[in-house]
Amino acid sequence: MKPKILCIVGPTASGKSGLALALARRFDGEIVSCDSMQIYRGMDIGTAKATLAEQAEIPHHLLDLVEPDASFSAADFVSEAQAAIADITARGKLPVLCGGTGLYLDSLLRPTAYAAPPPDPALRAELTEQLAESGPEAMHAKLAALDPAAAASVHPNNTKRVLRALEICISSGKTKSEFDAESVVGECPYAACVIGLRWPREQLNARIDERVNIMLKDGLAEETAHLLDAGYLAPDTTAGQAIGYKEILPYLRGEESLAASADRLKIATHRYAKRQMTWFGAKNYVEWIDCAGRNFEEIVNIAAELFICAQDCGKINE
RNA sequence: GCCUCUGUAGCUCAGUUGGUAGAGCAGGGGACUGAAAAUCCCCGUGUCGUUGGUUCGAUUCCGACCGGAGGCA
Repeated sequence: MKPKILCIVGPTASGKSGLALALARRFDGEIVSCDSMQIYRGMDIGTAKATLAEQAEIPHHLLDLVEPDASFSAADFVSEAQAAIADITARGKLPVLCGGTGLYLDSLLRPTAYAAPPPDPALRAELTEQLAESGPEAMHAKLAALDPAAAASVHPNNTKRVLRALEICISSGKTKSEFDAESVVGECPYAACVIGLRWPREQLNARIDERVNIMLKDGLAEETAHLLDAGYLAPDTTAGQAIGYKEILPYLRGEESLAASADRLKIATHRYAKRQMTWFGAKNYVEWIDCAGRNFEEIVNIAAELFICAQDCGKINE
């Protein structure tokens, strides 16, 4: 019998957190964050982390795991999430996953995805140097020689992926394509019901703008300044790439007005939401709820019904 | 009131020595297998301010008018 989990996904500002909270109350659950930025301590306002009051009412897992200068990978997420789910399930509660990091959820539901070797920092540095010297085309050609299938599926300009594929081939002696082929075989280890929240683009962007304004009022600029003072948010760290902080830096440096930074932040968030919708939209395991024209209570009820129905009809095991 | 500059894509602007136009940003679509809030790919028709004139043909030249900016009074 697979452990049962409920997952709430969707783009940023779609209302995932509130829904997850309501469902956790209704089904005696605990929340497991599925968010690549909320794992960092001290990044609260900008990541729209659950408030302390909310955390006191319903236990939240996978928040504040590491300091903002730490690196954290999808594989790290998988092991942490697996442990949290096992713990919650053992106590007879329902794990309610909630978050917008699609790769993380996908990795969790597809257990053998990490057959490939982990990143090799030394090799990665060496490859990065080669890239700087010989350019993206040369690196892509190099990959084409080692692993034609992988090269064919990555654009030469997407150097991050080209380098990762090279890294796998060189460090393991086996191609990335071979690892990929192995990884699709795995069956999902959970009985998962995945619910997605969907809005018409214009409405979602309006919600994003509104939320950015609230974040600023709540002290996003101050939070950013504190992180900066503490030596965090370097551009080459994952946390330094978080939307909500890197856009505020020019303002803190006195290069532009807060309003100008806020505008760029809103735009960056719109684009992020679009990418999230592209990701989740392509996943056949998501059951969508159209939120437009519905109030919060209706959405909660629809989600609860979807979850109950998924259990009844056994669909949850797919 | 006179003079000069200006009016082209949602925004900022380029351009056509006269053959109905193109960049950046915004926006849209897509990809994604150990950095993912990252990274990458694709997508540009708009009364070229309005209206007359010259011309085979005007967004391009000329006139008037209407916006906008500046200068002189």
